[in-house]
Amino acid sequence: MPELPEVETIKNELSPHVLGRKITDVQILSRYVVRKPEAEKFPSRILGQKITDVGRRGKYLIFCLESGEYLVIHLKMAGSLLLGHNPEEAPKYTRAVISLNSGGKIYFRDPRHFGRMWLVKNVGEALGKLGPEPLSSDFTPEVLIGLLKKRKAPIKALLLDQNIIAGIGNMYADEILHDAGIHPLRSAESLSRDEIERIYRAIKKILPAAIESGGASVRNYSRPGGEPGTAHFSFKVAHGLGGKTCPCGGEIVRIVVRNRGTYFCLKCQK
DNA sequence: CCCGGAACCTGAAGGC
DNA sequence: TGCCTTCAGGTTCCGG
Repeated sequence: MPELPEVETIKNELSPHVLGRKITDVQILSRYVVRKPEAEKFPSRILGQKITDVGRRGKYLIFCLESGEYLVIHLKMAGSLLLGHNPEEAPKYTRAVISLNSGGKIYFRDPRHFGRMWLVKNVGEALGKLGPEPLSSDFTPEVLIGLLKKRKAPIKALLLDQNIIAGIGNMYADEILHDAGIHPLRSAESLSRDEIERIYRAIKKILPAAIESGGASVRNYSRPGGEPGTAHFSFKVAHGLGGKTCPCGGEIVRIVVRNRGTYFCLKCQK
């Protein structure tokens, strides 16, 4: 479920509960979630470690441990991290439980078994290749123009490609293209400089606004405390949540781009 | 290297 | 109510 704004929200709301805490217990309920090292070795290597910092890169959540190693988590489509205190209260589909010396627990819940955890010395071992952070000051219109240069693929597909830009997913790609007034099937090389700059401004507007709202709670996403985010109330097109009519009066339709449901307005996205 | 499609796994929702 | 189909916020692998 989580895209950049949701992962950022999880980072923000988890931080005060985990910073400076020690990990006192780790339960792996589904060995499938552990990517590195082997599931049997994983718990002993983080047991007793203090969490010194929490970060995010793209859609990855990164816990810095005092040993200098990193606990990296990717929630993929359906994962969530929930805070709790009672060991008997592990939510359904909990795949791992991390207990802290504060008495708090982090439940890694993931119905679809897509989410993953790594314990690594360098974050690169878990992250692979990622494009720039769209909210960093290094990400300029010129950078975006360079990334899209001579690319024939539909702009929607490229916005979803983590090698090009890190953190944008299906919902926000639709919202960004709607805000910029660009049709999702336009090939990147057909876009004018002005159109790419509109996409750039939309990225810098939509993502921070969604973080302000605590992310979008479509389907079963919720924040660590269990309360929903409200970013989806601002959606104009994504996920069909904006209603059937665009604010411009045009009809919102659904097509499939790269196997992903894609919503856009027939009238204002050219 | 670039592009498109299938695969991974399982639940929820909608149609009949 | 129950069965069947479709869809789901992500990534990775494979073939052209």
